[in-house]
Parts: sequence; C-alpha cells; structure tokens
Amino acid sequence: MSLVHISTPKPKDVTQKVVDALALAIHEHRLAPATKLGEDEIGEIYNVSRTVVRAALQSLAHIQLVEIQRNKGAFVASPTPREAREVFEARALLEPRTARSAASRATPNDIEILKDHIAKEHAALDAGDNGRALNLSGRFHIEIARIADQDTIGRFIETLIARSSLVIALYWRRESALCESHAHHALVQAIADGDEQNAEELMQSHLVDLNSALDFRDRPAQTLNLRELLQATDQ
Amino acid sequence: MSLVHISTPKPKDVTQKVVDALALAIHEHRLAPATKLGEDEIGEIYNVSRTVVRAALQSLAHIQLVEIQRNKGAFVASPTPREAREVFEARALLEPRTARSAASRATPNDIEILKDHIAKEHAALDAGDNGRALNLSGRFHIEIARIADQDTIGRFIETLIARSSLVIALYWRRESALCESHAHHALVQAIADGDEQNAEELMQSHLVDLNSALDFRDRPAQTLNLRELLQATDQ
DNA sequence: ATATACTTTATTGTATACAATATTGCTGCA
DNA sequence: TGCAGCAATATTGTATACAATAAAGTATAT
Repeated sequence: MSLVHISTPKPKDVTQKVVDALALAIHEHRLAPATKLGEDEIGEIYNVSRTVVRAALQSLAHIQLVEIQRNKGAFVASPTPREAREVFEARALLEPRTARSAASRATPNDIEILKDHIAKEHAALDAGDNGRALNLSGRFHIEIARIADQDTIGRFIETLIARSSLVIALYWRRESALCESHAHHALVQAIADGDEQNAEELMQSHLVDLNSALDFRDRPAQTLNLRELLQATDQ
Repeated sequence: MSLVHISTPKPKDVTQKVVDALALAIHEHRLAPATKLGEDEIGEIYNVSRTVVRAALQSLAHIQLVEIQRNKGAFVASPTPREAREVFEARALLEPRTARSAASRATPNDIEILKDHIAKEHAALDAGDNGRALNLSGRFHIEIARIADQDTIGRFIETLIARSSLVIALYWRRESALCESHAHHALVQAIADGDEQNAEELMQSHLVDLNSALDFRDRPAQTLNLRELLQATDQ
C-alpha cells in the first residue's frame, strides 16, 4: 500500500500541452498573425486526435490568441489597430496598480525570480533570439502579477500580455530599439525596496514607452483578412 | 442568384445555445454552486452529444462559471471568500473608469436601452422573480461597458459580473435589501447628462455598496466540496 | 462488525466515423 | 477568354465507440 504517492510522474494533460506549444510558437513569432491552423495538420504534428486539437484551439480562442470562424477554421489572431490600442489601454489600467501591490508583498525569493528573468532576457537578446526575449519580457510582467497575489486581475493581465505579442508582431516600429531591460531593472529595484509609489509610476511610464514604440496607423493585416472583408459577413 | 441573403433563419450554433442556457441557469441561481454537471445528463436534457456538452462546459470553465476537475467532471463554480473579494476588487478597478467613458459616448438610444433595463428589473422585482432581477442587474452593468465601447475591458467586466452571480449566491447577507434600483437610476442620469465625473463616482460608490452587502467571512461552501478537501489533491 | 482487497459500475478522456459545409476544379457555353 | 453552374475534394461540426480512471459495491478475513 503506497501511501506516499508524491510526485506524480505523468500529470499528462495532452490538451494543455498542445495549448502551450501553440501559444509559445505564437509568442515567439514563429506563427504569424492570420496563419491558418488546420485541425488535421496540428493533430498530425503533435500526434493527437482532432478532439484535443479542437479543445486546444477553443482554449486559445478564448484568450483571443486565435480566432475561430464557423465552418472555416482557426487562425492566429490578427488584432486590428483598434484592438491593439485597447490591449495597451487595459494594461495601463491594470498593471501599475498591480506593480504597486507587488512592491508591498514581494519576498526576497520573488526578487530573485524577477532578476533571473531579466538575466535570461538579456541572454536571449545577446544571442539574437528576439522571439525568446520577447516571450521572457512578457513573462516578467506576468510574474509581477503573480507576486501581487491577485489571481483574478492576474489572469486578465496574462491574456493581455499574450495578445501584446501579436500586437508587437504587427505594429512594432523597427526604428525604436528594444530598451526594456533598463525599465525592468528599475522596476525590480523599486519592488525590492517596497517602494509602492515608485513601482506604480515606473510601470506606468514603462507601458507608455512600450506604447510609443508602436505605430497603430492603418495596417489592415495580411492577405487572408482581405478575403474576409470582401465576403458578406452574414450573421 | 440571391444576393440579398439577409436574416439567416438558422444561425444554429448548438454549443453556444447550451452555454447560454447553463449560464442563465447559474445566473438566476437555479443551479447552485458546486452542483455536479454530468456530461450525459446535460446532453440528454438538450438533446446534443457529449461533444458539444464538453465544449460548452470548457467554455464556461474559461470564464470560471464552472470548474472542471480532471477525471472528476464539471461543477458549478463555488468561489472562495478570497476569490469573491478579488472579483469585486477587480470590478472596482475597471467599472468606474468604464462608466466615465460611457458618459462621454452615450447616445440617446443608449439611454433608452439603459432605462429599459431598469424598468424590466423593477418588473422582475415586483413579480418576486429575484433570479431574473439579479440577472438583469448584471446585464445593466454589461450594457454600460458596451456603451463605453471598450471591447477588451468589456469582456473582462462580463466575466466578473458572471462570477458576481455566484458570489452573491454564496455571500449575500439577507439583512440588506436589494436597493440597487436607485443607484442604477442615478447612474443613468449622470450618463445621460454626459457628466463623466459623476458617473465615475456613482459607479464607484455603487460597487462599494454592493460590496458592503456581502459577508465574506468563512463559508467553505456546500457538501460536495467537503469531500474534495478530504482527498489528497495530488498534483 | 469493521476494515481491506477485489469486482463491478459509472463517468470522463480520447479517437474515430459520419454528416454538413465550404473550397476548389472542371466543363460547357457565350 | 471569361464566367456560370455543377462535380469533386477538403475541412469542419457532430455523434458515437472505445479506453482510462474514479466511484461504488461486495465478499472475506480478522
């Protein structure tokens, strides 16, 4: 009778694996916005049935990383300029408050985790792996939400950051450099010091900086969406 | 060649119908928190296969109206006191700003819609149909988010209001009367007047009132969850 | 009589099969 | 050539079948 059934070797949740794999590919810009995600195709790639692929795609559709059109299939989402703006407006509303809360609660261990994130981000940048750097940068923000210990708002922030990947893929203006590292560093310092006011303000200005590095003018997105616009969207 | 293919008679999205039916039942408190939602059972009720039931349940799980436990099934969610508190904290963060925005954009038609909501709410209360009144009250808030024309934040608010139904079902203290009608009326007036500041403040105090009518002390929830607590949550 | 191991039943997880819809390619005609 | 209509193909929507897991029941031994 094995009472100590610790450390389950196989938590296997196949659907979640597919979700994570696809989300990572999108975050790292390996899957471009508007890319068709055929069910059979994905099923063959991960050796799972369409049942689990469909569940995974629905999951991703809920956080608006993919868009599902009935009888047409799933596509990597392609946020309009308006949606892109809204994503950053929402972040500006939620994240400064969250950073403040994180500053009031962070433990030394939390600070270590944040510093570790920054280090990895630097490493990825030096290695020229921009996709990975971007993903780590996003996870840095998610980590702050976790430290703030607000699960509900944290979930919202997670979805916003996920969508931010797509926004950046579509609207990033290459002229501006990826100067986030410095901002992140200062933020960690404020959180480590428990300086709530400073943490909130730094997060706010960081988001303003990010926003100003985006160019939301026009850009109706890629090829596929053109077709959408032409055919009647009957109901 | 029929070009004018307006008004599709059958938009039939079976899954969405099941989602709506279950969500309504939860919102109107006909399905209590922690109620088991068996797949076969629901499938027979709505005459659909388990496939669509599962899709519907996953959808509801995403907005945290139901909780899915692997190999155990789906249950109507039963927010803990902490989750309940977070829901209202998040609403306090998002909705006042949204009300302000609504005040700056509302059209005469929008005002009509809001007044209509209030009238229906009154009617439901008079008829003693508290479930319906509660549901309408929630939809009033959602309508304001729609008027504010912020889709992203609006979605967040929708999920928060959905969860609020569960919170109210669990933590409402019966001593306090359902005095929302007056608050809603004042809110509509401010929005109609385009008085942004007032709309924001009224929404804020309205949420404070709601919050004070809740009692988050203890309440580990109903029967079923007791069983949960006893068995090891391995992984 | 209680507890433990085993057996049986019920329920969920996954895969496959069939139906419905959309897309593509072809044929014929102007 | 270019377009309309039909046929063929591919893809998604839904139902069902099978596998895996959990829950419930039963028998036996102490």
